[in-house]
Amino acid sequence: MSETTLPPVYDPAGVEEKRYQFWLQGEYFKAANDPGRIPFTIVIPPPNVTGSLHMGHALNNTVQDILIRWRRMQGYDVLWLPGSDHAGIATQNVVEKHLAEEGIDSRELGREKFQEKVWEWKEKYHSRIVSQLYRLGVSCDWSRERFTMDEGCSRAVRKVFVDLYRHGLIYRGDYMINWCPRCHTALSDIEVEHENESSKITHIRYPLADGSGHIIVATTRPETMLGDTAIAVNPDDERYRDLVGRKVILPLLNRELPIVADDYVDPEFGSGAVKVTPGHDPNDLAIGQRHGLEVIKIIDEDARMTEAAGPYKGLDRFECRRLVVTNLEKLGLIEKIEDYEHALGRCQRCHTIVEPLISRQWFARMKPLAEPALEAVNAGKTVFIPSRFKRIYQNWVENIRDWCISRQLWWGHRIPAWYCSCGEIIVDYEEPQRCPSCGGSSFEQDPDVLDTWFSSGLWPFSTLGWPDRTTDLDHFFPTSVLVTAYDIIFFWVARMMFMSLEFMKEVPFHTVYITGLVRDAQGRKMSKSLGNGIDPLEIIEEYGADTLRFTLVTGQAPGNDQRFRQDSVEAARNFANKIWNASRFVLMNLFDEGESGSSIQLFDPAIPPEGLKRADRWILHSYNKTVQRVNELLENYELGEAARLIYDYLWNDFCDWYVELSKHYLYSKKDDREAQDDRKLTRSLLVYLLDGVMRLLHPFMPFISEEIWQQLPDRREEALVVGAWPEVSSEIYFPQDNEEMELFQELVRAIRNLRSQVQIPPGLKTRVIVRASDRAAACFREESHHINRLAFADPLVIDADAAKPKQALTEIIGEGIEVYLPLEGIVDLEAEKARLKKELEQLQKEIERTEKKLNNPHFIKKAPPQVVQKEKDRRGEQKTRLLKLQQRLQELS
RNA sequence: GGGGACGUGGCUCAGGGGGAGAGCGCUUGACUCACAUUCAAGAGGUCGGAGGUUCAAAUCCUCUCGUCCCCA
Repeated sequence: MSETTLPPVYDPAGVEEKRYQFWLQGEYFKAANDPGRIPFTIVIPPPNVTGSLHMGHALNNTVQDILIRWRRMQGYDVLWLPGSDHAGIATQNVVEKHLAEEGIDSRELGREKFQEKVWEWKEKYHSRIVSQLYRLGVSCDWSRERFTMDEGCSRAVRKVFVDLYRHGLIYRGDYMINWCPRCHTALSDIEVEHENESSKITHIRYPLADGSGHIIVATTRPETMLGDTAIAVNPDDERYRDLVGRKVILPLLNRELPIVADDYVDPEFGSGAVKVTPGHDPNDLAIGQRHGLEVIKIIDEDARMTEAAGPYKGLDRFECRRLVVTNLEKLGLIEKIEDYEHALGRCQRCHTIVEPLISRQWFARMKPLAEPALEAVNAGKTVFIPSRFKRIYQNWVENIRDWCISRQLWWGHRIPAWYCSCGEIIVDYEEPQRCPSCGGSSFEQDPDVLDTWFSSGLWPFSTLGWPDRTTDLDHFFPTSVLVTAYDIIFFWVARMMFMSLEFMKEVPFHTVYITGLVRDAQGRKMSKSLGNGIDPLEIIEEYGADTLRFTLVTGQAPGNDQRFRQDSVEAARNFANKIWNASRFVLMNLFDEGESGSSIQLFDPAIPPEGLKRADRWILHSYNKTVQRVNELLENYELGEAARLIYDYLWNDFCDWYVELSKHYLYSKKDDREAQDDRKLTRSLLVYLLDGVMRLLHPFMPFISEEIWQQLPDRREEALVVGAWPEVSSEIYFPQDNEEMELFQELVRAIRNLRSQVQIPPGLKTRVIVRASDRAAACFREESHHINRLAFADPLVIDADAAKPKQALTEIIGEGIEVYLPLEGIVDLEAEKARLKKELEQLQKEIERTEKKLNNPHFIKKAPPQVVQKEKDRRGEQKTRLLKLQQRLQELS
């Protein structure tokens, strides 16, 4: 045994920082852009520069890094392009809040100064995010890092805006939009979150103008009555047929309103009559347009009542609501007020109740952009994983409405539109010199900026250099995979599809891998307000990045949410420690006293050497199978399954069995030629297997695998990160040995089981008798030294005709092999009989089932022959076992 | 109103047309020279319920109950 410097407990902190620097210095993450190699490209979903990474980012980036590292090792020309997003509203909000804490009012600061503050913020948080990504171990090409507001991306944004405008796909006009009175900006439809909330519904009487009665309408927003311009009823509603065309008096303001008939009105709902406020409700606006109704704006951008609200002018909308209800009550016009639950729109960023109002904004026309995006997915040019998200995407794209893209913010891409004093609007890439209409040169640029998602939509190609035709764009676009969570399909995935198909004439990515959300241990969404978020950095500091990565990737199935639990983290930590110690074992046992690295013979699976033992062939076979399955799983994006498989192979097959078996040779006291050869071969295999499994593990747990791999002797590559990915070798395919080893394992387990039933202390050797057929007996004899070691069976009698002791515990294993643990005087014969009887009963039930199947002529006729054969084999084995069990029971009585 | 997901041992979850898997927890024994962040042995489930398709259903289909999500 040789000295080793590895401590017995893995310490990630000492390894991770060092290894990441090593990778950076080696420039292993840098994309080659080699036209001769197949590219594999991922552009990172750019984290917002608002704050720090959360568990969702950790999962998202772990998944990407696994794919990237795997493909890199496979020899693809890999590019993982990192970057961050300016996140318009979110960042502006955070910085405003931050400034407010320092007593600074952003509005007073002014646009220029405020922007400087945001850039400062951006620098600070950007570097924080990057350092967090380093900690996670992501292998991005940092030399190509981008930011949505850098010079190139900004140029791309202007180009897209201008070109879409010139194609008539962007227009400006007065339409009803969602307005956040707190953020003071327009929002797109999807930036409004609808949640059911308990509220009140107020039934109000509107007197008929001729004094002949009244009509009742129900509303959740009584204050909007001040902007009513009609009452609407369903044209088929008998109750109101006579009233259509007549007038009511609007209470409080005493305006006359017409009663109109419109199909939109549901006669079943409420009284069957609705008040129509075209200025503050999209559905009412549609009714208003059909009937030529006036639009009155009664609520302004601060959510205060306007001049049009008469005496209510200047009140906040909710104060106004209370006052309106009070005043109506005084007039006796409230029919009733009931509890009511309905969906309320709130600003995604600040949760303020959104106010629908008509405003002059810029819009992108969606239908012409959406159609190709739908076709591309229908045609399978972009595939969703899991596939059910295809439907979700289609459903949304099919029902899409025009997109309000202007925001009344200071942080973002300024809209490239200039207004001449003559009234001309000039939309151009750069500030115009001269007005084409009046020849003047005095312009005001539109003060608004674009929706953040406008620039995000260009991300897959703007980051590669577009609108310039760069070699990166040529080589790496379209990208291979996009990894993102399902909550962002509409915001981002769909828009990238639109933009890419319009400007690149290609899909932006071939595959969209959808992850679920990382929730807390109780299954709740992690959120700031709940305070239940877990900081990935804390987990990394306590347990290491590899542990966090393994926890996240094994905890997820594509598209499904996962709970983040301490248990799982500890299990992953234990696995890392297991890997560490298995490696320690190998490294500590590589050399005899005074030997050095050169004495290790490298194992080449293409030419398996002489002298391989059954166990060697078995572990090689198992390794080979693992490689094959892992490759299949990764190809199918089943990352969690692949990780679990590596875990099982490494822990169960390699550690629990092969390492234990190898000790026989490594610790052998003998030192003759044969023992030396065995030792050498075992060592070369241990190194080969450890090398192989470190390669498989690398995408999942890059730090520990690189660290261990670097300590292996005779490495042929300079780093595991750029090492070759394992391939299946047909030369180490040993199904026969695999079967025999399984039988061997069954025997060892059976002996251990018998021992533990009578609590024989481990280490105490006992006599064991095995009655087995010639073939099995031969196999067991060859492995007897292992059986002896692993099951403390000594002496071990293996014979087809061995005498059956009466005073013994019995186990019947596969192929009718009888295992006896003779224990003169200790065995409770009655208890042993009872145990065997129970086993017999179970076996009889199983036989019944097998028989039933085999006696079914349909089964014989229709089931595939190998299934029928399998069933027949099963019956054969069961019958043999039955016979042996019955015999044994008879002997005992 | 439309769409979707989930329901598998005590807990958390994989899997998925031919005899149910893991981790944790539990029981028993062991500080054995890589690892007690370990090792060995074990208990524990008619895979939500009802129909159907099939030679064969936990797996596919329909209905149903329960939990959750998205869209309107």
